[in-house]
Amino acid sequence: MLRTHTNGELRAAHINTEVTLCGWVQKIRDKGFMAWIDMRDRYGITQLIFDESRTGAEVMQKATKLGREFVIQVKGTVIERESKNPNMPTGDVEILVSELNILNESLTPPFTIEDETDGGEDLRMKYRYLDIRRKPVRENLIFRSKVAMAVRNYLSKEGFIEVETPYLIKSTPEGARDFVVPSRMNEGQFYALPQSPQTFKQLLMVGGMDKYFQIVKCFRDEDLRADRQPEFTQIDCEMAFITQEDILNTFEGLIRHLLKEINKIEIGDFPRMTYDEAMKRFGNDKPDIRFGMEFCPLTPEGGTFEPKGFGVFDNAELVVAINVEGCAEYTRKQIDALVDWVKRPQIGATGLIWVKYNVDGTLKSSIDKFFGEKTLKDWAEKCNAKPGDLIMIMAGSKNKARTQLSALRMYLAEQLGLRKNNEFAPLWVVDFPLLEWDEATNRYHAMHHPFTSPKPGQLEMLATNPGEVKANAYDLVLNGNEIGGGSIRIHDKEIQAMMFDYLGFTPEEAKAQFGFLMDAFQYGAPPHGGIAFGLDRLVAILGGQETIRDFIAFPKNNSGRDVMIDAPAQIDEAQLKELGLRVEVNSI
RNA sequence: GGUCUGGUAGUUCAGUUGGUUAGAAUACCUGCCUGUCACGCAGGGGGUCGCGGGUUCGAGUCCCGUCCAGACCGCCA
Repeated sequence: MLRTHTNGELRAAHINTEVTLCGWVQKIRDKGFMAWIDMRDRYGITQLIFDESRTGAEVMQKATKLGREFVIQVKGTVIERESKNPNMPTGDVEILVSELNILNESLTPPFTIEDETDGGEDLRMKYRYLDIRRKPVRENLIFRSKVAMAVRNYLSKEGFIEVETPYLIKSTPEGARDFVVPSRMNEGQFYALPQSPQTFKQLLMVGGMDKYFQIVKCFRDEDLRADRQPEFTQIDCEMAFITQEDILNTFEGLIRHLLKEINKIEIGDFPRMTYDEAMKRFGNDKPDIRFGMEFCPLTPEGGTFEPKGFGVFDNAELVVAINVEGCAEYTRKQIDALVDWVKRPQIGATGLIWVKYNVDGTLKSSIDKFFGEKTLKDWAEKCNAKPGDLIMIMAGSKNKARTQLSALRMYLAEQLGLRKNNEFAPLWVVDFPLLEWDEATNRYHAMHHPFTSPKPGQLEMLATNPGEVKANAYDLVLNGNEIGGGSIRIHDKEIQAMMFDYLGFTPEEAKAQFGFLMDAFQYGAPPHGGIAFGLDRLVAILGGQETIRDFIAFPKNNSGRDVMIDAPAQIDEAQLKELGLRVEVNSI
């Protein structure tokens, strides 16, 4: 070993101990007669002291040649600091250095490697190995490791077996775009990287594995976001001989275990809400329930608005409001800013109606011309508004009004500081629709995936009213983020074939793409179901942060590039030839 | 595929209506400094203003194109 201790462990109790330490030079404070060096490793920072009167000339000389990020080994004595630093764990002691070895030199790093770096995102990604030396990034990776370990501990204790499934599989047109990998030995043919191990985990159930999990990379060739990477990690789980209730209980237990182990928070039974209820109350299938501002429909039940000459309301399928508590004193400027916000193309609202319930009990709205005080009062009551509150109203088609008001609700909550990152509000959303109409292809798509089982007794409705069929599908929502989703699967060949038929597959297509699964169903497939959690996002939320990138050691940028290794890249002619490929670049 | 924002010193940024030699902080280098820990003080070096074109007597600044980065919409079974 090149060291006897780490840079995070020496305390007053170690005074007078002879130690050997290794680490990186973080900072040199040279006073001429005396110099201090902050030496860093994964465990912390220890201060070294070089002193004219106590340090040999040769070592003193060598110390002055050090630069940032040099890797050094020092031997010396732990001594008590003359002036202590209460802000650091090792602040009571320092090392009086008797021997200094430079293990490696370093160029001046392109950004300062300190907790508060001066480096921009771009630069940090290019030199990610330097960024990882910084405490905030390092702590995030350690945090992720802790979460993954807690997941394994819990599932293992519950009797789950971790099984690895292949990464080189077959492309299917359903769902996200696949990353494809050409096969050299099978010229002209391609593997695809899995979007999830879905079919394999079902086959493991047929194989009798009973309780399976895997912390596994998944791949989707779609555009990125701040919280979306082309390769990401799932906690993928499946169980046989269970009901939906068993799955919800088991994995509610997992999240409760994580909150307890990692965040030291005890949470009782998770609330449950149907998809329909979530849409109605929050306009969203992943509502953040850390705060209120629930939707209040102003449209009479089952009817339309009584025409008052205000076209926006008269023609609306839905008029819906939220009550923003204590915001009646918002200025015209503040409200206009909100109106502009919802009018941005990303939200796409044509406008936003507001009603101020003033502290003195009077009501003032942007549509006073059309609606009298009595109507406004009636709305205020419907919204449970008190004097001092502000009511925001969106009107239009049911879907649009809900989506737009939901976006506003989240935006306002953010502005008002209601989305506290140390509060955790998990929620099960259940009874998702089985199918979803897709405008682009003009047909129904599986909302979850085509292996999802319809609710018992709703199979027949597929023929008559497919959009209304509910599935045994569920999402676990945490603080407004979908952190996991799953379903009870189909385990009957005939039903699975029927599903493919409804989804527009010909029997030949179904057989070509998923024949192996339906074949397997003929040999005693047990009833089964499962769930998958997005580990990256889960870790970020538990860690109280927005972006998942800092919980991934080597993330991709916005365009799916790894700027450090500069991937993807072209391959040479010989490789292409070997693969039987020819590249035509379409651009320009 | 689309909308928006940005690109100026190693780094983070400022740069007015188009006008003299493009600035600050920090980092880096040199010297000084008897307990520093955001050390301090003095001095110094450091610029293809992303790239290409245009307008103009004159462009970091205006226009067009393009590349890169970020946020979002579409997309993400």
